[in-house]
Amino acid sequence: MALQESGEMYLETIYVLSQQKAAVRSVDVADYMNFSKPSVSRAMGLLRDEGLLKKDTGNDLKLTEAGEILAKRIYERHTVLTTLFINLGVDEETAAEDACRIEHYISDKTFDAVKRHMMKCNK
Amino acid sequence: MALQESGEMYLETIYVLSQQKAAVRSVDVADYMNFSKPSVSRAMGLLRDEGLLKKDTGNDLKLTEAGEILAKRIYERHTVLTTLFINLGVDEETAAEDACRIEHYISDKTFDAVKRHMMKCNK
DNA sequence: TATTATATTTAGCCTATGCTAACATGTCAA
DNA sequence: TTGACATGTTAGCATAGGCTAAATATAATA
Repeated sequence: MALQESGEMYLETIYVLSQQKAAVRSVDVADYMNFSKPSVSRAMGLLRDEGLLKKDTGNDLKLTEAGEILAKRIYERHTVLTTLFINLGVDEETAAEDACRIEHYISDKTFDAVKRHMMKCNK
Repeated sequence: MALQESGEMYLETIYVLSQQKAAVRSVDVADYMNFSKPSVSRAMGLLRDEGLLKKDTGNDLKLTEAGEILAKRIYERHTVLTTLFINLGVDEETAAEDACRIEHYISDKTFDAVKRHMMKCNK
């Protein structure tokens, strides 16, 4: 079944953390998201079941190719929407918070339209 | 506690239907939202508990003042966001679908910025 | 190596919010 | 007035996704 906001947030977090440190562990995700370790543990199991997270390696969390594609997709929405809102005059913190929720609910079509619009304005 | 997406959708639906017909009943809401009658029945009880729906009158659903303020707030987000997306080149159906989800997640600050931007562009 | 500290998992609770099945209450027409 | 259809409610199930407490694993240090 399609990923919900929750799953997308976990993927995005693993992706972001993996760009900051060599190895990402469950506890890092828990700290970053302010969730309990059991919540993260279960979520990681679900992502594994969905084939978005690798099963093998010790305890390090590694996205599969499919997982990384999805994570990047969400993360792009995050950065583009944040920039958009800042361009509209919203303060950085609010812009990021809104982007972080909306990124899960905007369709491809609408997101593409938003991106095109931003390109045009930045020419 | 703050209203979730679900509660906001019920309020908005009651508001929209009340502009189309004299009396709105649970079954009208169920038909409109494609939800079962028990789901609507329970949701109406919760809205009443929250003071957003009047308790008295027979079976007609009437928003309280607080409920109407919230409903209008969401509905405005719906219409403004839909128009925004259409202006960006998104087809009407997709624009409305996206607006219908995003309306629950956009902050006041960001929504106001979006509105200001649209005013400017329509001058 | 043995002990302690850190990570992870298991078990099970809770809330929100959809559902069906079954029951209750109208309301209206024969 | 009564039977039938519409409407509403009660009871209880399911899923998603947080949580704590407690048990395991794993790692690091005395």
